[in-house]
Amino acid sequence: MTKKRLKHIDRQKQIIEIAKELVSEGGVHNLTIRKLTKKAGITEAALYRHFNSRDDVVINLIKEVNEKLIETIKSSINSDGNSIDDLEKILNLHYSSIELRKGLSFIVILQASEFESQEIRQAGNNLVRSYLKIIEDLIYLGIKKGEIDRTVEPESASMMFFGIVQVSVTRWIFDPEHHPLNEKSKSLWNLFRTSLEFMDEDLELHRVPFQSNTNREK
Amino acid sequence: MTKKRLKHIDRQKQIIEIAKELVSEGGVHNLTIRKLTKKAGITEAALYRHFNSRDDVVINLIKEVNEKLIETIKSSINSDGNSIDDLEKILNLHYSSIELRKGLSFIVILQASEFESQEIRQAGNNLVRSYLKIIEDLIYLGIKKGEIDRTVEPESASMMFFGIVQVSVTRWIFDPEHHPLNEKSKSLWNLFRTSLEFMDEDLELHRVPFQSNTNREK
Amino acid sequence: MTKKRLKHIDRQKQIIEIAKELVSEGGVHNLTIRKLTKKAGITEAALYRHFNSRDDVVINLIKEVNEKLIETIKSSINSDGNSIDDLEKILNLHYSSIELRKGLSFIVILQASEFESQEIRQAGNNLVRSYLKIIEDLIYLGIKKGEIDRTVEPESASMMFFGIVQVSVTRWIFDPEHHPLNEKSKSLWNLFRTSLEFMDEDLELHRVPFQSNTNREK
Amino acid sequence: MTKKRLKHIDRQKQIIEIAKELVSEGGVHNLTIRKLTKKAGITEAALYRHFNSRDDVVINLIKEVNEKLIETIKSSINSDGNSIDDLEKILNLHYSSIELRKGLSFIVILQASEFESQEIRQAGNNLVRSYLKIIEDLIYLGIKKGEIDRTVEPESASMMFFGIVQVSVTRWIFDPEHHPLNEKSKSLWNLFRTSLEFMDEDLELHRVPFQSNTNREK
DNA sequence: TATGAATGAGCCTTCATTCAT
DNA sequence: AATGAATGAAGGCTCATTCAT
Repeated sequence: MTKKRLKHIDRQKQIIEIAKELVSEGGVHNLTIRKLTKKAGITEAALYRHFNSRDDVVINLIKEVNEKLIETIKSSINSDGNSIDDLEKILNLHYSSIELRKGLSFIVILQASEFESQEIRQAGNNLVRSYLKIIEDLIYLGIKKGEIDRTVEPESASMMFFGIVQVSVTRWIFDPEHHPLNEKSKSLWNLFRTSLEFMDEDLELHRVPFQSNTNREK
Repeated sequence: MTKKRLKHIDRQKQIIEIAKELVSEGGVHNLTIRKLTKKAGITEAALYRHFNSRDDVVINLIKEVNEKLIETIKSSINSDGNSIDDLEKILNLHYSSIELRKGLSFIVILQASEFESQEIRQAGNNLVRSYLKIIEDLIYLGIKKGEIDRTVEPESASMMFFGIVQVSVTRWIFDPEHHPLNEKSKSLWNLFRTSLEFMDEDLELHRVPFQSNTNREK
Repeated sequence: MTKKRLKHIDRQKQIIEIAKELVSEGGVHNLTIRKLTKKAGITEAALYRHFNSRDDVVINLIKEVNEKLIETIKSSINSDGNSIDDLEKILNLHYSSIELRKGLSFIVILQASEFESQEIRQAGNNLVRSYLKIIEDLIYLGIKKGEIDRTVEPESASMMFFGIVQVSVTRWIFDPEHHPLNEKSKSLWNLFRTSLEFMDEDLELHRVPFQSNTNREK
Repeated sequence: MTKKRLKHIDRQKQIIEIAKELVSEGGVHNLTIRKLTKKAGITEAALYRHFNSRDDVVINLIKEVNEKLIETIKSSINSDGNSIDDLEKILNLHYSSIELRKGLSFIVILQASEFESQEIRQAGNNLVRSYLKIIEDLIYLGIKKGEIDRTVEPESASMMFFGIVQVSVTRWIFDPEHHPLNEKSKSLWNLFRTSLEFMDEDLELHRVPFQSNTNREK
């Protein structure tokens, strides 16, 4: 019961962590100063030593989610492997039970921020863009390596990938029984994969890169 | 100056209509009794003659959006035409400047309801499901008519379609410059279309990877 | 102990009355919603049914003080009497023990508003101006009637009159022993009176109007 | 980047200087510890090494204003010159664009302190009294030197002088267009000057109305 | 000596809802 | 069918001040 006296940076981290929980539990407007400080074991006034305003907390939360997301994704990418396999890895990462159980998908935080202040939406926009950029780069690389059909436009494909994540999370939010990690989601992924791989023209040229795929050629 | 004395049913409709505007403007938590009744020209207390609670308003709003959506979609489907063309029509309908400018995309209302009460989420779930059902049926029909590849799973494809709508609206919300009706969105549609159409020509070449799929080849 | 359910207009009056007391007691920043509503026996939320904001209360307070002031002054002016006597009456009215004991001199409320919002200062400005206007008109009339020297500029004289009131109140506020109604204040008034009456040139012309003065010409 | 480590006495001076600015900008309740220390570049806690409390700052501020005021006035008085000219000099000093533009008229600080603690009001009272004393002495001297009518009571005249300053500042605060240094203010001064000078010439003519006055004519 | 962290009381305002009329 | 007055809880935020380090 002793009041912990944390250092600025640690308190900030703690607050962001609690903020994440609150948003996960009930959206951005469940993130109130009262609840936040109560959970953190400090007074409301103390919060303002570490953040300028509630908006400041939200913005930093989004930034943190952004950083963690990028970091996690990048570390899970195998630059020597197949880019389509990497995409699948990323998708599974979003669907990982740990993340989803906590409800802290970046999608959740993103959607919850839609109607907040201009500054918060700006942070949200950055999150969307940096995420799309990573996926886009990966697809571009896949095309270069001949793993993805060269008629595929990376920007469209990355948006579709984002859409897959988003729709999965949305379904799951409105119906918790509909967990993304079941078979149906697998076939959603297969549909996407197909749209990347297959394209009929210049078949001769594409055949070779496909050799790297598993379970093919006999 | 005379206060219009509307009939119960008309007042309800009027209130739902205003509720739609408010949610479009600033999400579900912009829907307050105060604003609602002020816009409707009635007292706050009067609202409770027509709805049991604020939640009741939101639920009825979602239901109404649901009905209107289904209705609009169904009336725009040409049962004699190509099912893929129908899907494109539906997509353009979502992107129509009228709808988007008002921000009343069903996606907006849906996402805005994610963290409301259980009952509201139930209504949201119904909206998601009935929408997916329509798209699913359309795809199923397309397969039957041979317009869509028979290896496509209607459930996955409908979710992907939903995802396309959702990601487009999300991007647009966070960056209003990124309007869904520009070229990039077109190519998003083309990517999806490809994943539906292609597959069956050159069957001999493509068959192998799909061996893992169920219910095929015989 | 029964909760009184007052009508809008009565509640407004009551609130303004309490606001007056609070400002008198401790300046404008003693006027808090908490104290106001506690004294009025209503909840803080209830206050907002009758006024839009705290500023709204202050502005209406100043307006009310303004009206009452003008009204009181006008009713104490004897249009048939000597204008200088009228001015003295007005001064004594400001100094009346009833007003001062309560500390609700308009000067007090005025000074207390100096550093509030632009809108409040606007109301304060109106108060200053309407007060000066009355005094000015009275002096102008006095000149017309030959009771005040015609070289006197009404605008300057009215400001000086205001200054007399203000300095008296200020002294009294900082030192309650220095009540305006003692001999020294009388001689302050005489000094002012002198500056209005006496002017040496054209004595022949001024002598006649002075006949109306008491204790003169034998 | 190195924090300046001022000596106790210098830090105090600096703080009082900043306090003056803050009060000028927005009255006494714009003088907060936060703003004060931020401007001074020290922590809030550090302030309490130099002053016991916020009130202590305010009291010392008033004292400082007092000292500076007396000092400035005294240095601008020409003991060989005409005392009425000296008064005019003092008035113009108060109206000097530098002082007014900064809003640091002693009147402003005085009025802003009206509703503070007893101790602060005490300091305010001292300020009022020492100011009045100076003016009073000057007028007394003027009478002795025959420059001011001997029927003028120094105490009343000094209060009226104070009133002139006060009303000018008040008008200017509520309406910044009404700057004290325009023609109208000049005529305010002339009115005051008249009330000091005139009276003794044409004594024979004026004597009658003054019969009612005490201690005259012998 | 000086800081960084925290406090507790208070600020104005908005919320959904109730109830007597 | 509707009003007008009121409620209690909660919202974000600022204040002067204290105290362990």
